[in-house]
Amino acid sequence: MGRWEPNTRERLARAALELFGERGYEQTTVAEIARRAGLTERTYFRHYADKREVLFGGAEALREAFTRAVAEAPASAAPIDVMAAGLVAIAAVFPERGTARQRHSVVGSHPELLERELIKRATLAAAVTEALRARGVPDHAAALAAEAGMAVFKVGYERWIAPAEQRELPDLLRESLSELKAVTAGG
Amino acid sequence: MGRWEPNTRERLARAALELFGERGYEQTTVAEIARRAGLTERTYFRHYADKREVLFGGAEALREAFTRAVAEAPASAAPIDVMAAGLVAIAAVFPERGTARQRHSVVGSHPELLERELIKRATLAAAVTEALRARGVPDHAAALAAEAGMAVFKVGYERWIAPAEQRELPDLLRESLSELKAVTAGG
DNA sequence: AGCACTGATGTCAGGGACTGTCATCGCGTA
DNA sequence: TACGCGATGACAGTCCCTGACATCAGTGCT
Repeated sequence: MGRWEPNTRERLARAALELFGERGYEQTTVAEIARRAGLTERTYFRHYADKREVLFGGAEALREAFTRAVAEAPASAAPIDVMAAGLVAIAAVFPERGTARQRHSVVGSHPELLERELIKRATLAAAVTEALRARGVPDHAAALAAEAGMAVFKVGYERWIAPAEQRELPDLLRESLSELKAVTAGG
Repeated sequence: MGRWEPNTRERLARAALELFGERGYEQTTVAEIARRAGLTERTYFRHYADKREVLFGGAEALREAFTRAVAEAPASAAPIDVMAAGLVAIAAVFPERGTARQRHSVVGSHPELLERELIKRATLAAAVTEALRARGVPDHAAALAAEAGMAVFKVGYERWIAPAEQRELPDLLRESLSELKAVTAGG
């Protein structure tokens, strides 16, 4: 192997992130992304299902880290603590804060990209629900714990990439979790 | 007014729901939807921003009912109980169960439609967060309560439209809420 | 060497979503 | 009557995305 430049997918992803940042998502065509990566539009669509997917290549690793942490948590742990373990495990596979901020800025700039982000999160929630069920957690409790975990993740993650924030992601996730507990105990 | 048939938007929505149910979302073109409603494709896009939006016309009424209930809840109520009031208020603006099942079946049949459903829910969550903040709930607590409320809504709603289910939506929402409380108190 | 085979890419044609622009037409109003 | 307004139609065009076929370097077999 090696007739063409290697790392085709990564080159496309980098080109896309650059162009989306330079001119915006709508003002960038798939043909331009492919050209910057030294490829053709047709080849782009052989690596990514659509124009948005190029920004979401890491979702699979995220799912794997989360569900593995859930599966490996001690059998005695309560569902919400299993969630906590999964959240901390997620933090390990994230890029550095600057990259996360750049990507988050692009994704937040266009509703189509937000939609994709949301369905990735929902897919993750479904996988976590399944992992919890596999531990014996009842159906509805598993679903609610997973959704609540996504809420904690969202809040903690957004705090992590906020401009002035200094603390690290695991700490912020733990803090958001205890805030959720306080809120839901309030009634 | 009255030079053309009235209720253009509703005719388009009905035609779309029919066609999506008959042949599926992908196998239906916007031109076909417009033709069944006695209009042209160009006119469709003057009433709905894209092919998916025609299924989500009720989102605005939902947001209004929810945020009004939140705003009108007694000042002494805890955030999570305010959420409960909002959830019950939502139930009032829903169509009958059969229609909801039909629409849910179409939306669930294609990822693009699921994406749109998710961003509508996220928009609703943001509006509820804002309504809670307006009541004096701290930022993060408001966001977490809103997200948790969406989780409760999702679980309760899906239970409501499940094939064998007999109970009514408000009861199922209340039940899901108490289950969430039980889960988050478990750690 | 000669050969077929494989796999990633290029090329081309085309459908369908969506937009900009201008024309049309019935109605209200001066 | 003349004029403007507002919803719609007609038409051209861009871009997203797909199917079909050709190309071409490497691999293994003979």
